[in-house]
Amino acid sequence: MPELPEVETVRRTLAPVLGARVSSVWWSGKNLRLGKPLALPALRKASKGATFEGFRRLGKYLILDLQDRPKSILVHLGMSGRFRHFPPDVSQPAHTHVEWGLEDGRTLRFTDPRRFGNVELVTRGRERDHASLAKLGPDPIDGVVDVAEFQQACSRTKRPIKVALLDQSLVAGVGNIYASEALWQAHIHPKTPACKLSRPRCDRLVQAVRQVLERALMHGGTSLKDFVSADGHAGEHSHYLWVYDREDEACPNSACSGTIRRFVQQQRATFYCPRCQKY
DNA sequence: AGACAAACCTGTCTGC
DNA sequence: TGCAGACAGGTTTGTC
Repeated sequence: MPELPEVETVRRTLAPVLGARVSSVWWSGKNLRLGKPLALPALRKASKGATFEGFRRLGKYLILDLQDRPKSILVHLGMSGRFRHFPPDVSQPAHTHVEWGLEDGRTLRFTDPRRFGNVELVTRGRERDHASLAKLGPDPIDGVVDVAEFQQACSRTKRPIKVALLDQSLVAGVGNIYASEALWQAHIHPKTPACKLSRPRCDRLVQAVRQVLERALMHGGTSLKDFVSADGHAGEHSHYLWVYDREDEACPNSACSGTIRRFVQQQRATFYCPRCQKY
């Protein structure tokens, strides 16, 4: 579900709990990602009595820093995860798995029906020691994606560019929706082997990735079903998607009379225009 | 290296 | 109305 724009939207809308102090930590007892239990005692030790000092994002991962504490909280929303703050006395939504009670009565909750998401601890300042964070490529919104490096990375793999984009090492934060969107904007066929991309096309793709993500962020992210920001608002970007979930519709490129097609790559749906996206 | 499938889960939609 | 089956924004792991 949540790709970079959605996670960044959550990060930004967490601002009202900056400086709030944690008074309690609760866990549903249900396993999260890959059936692993939450290390509740460690999470309690890390966060109880501490105040939230800052919220960061690395790719699709959210990092919650606590003042004067060596451990930070690492959150991934998986497909259906939500991370929200609530005013006092709002009862727990279904599928809440982790809840931080704040001293002022508010709560911070991680809710996830499918439990593909995760909450764990990372050592502050050594986040990149975490295997999942170590392999993340440059961030197209926070950082700069160097086109020469991007092309170099592409040249090392024959995988189709759509598949390569989903691997978080090329660039961080692109998921299934925005991979299709960016390739459409760059006029690149999703099956093009990554190693065949010329420098100008890499240039176009890097730009398209950044623009697609920024545009989605501007709309508060895409809500197909589950996604809401940390203050509970759905994103508006689904109304602005060009190709994702638009099979059989006309290509939105006004200079093209093609029809959007859908096929499956790596068990994921890909949408593209066979007329204006070339190998 | 990469294609492919399965695993972790529940909710929702479709077709019969 | 009910039920079975397909499918969903992500990541990891294993096989061939």
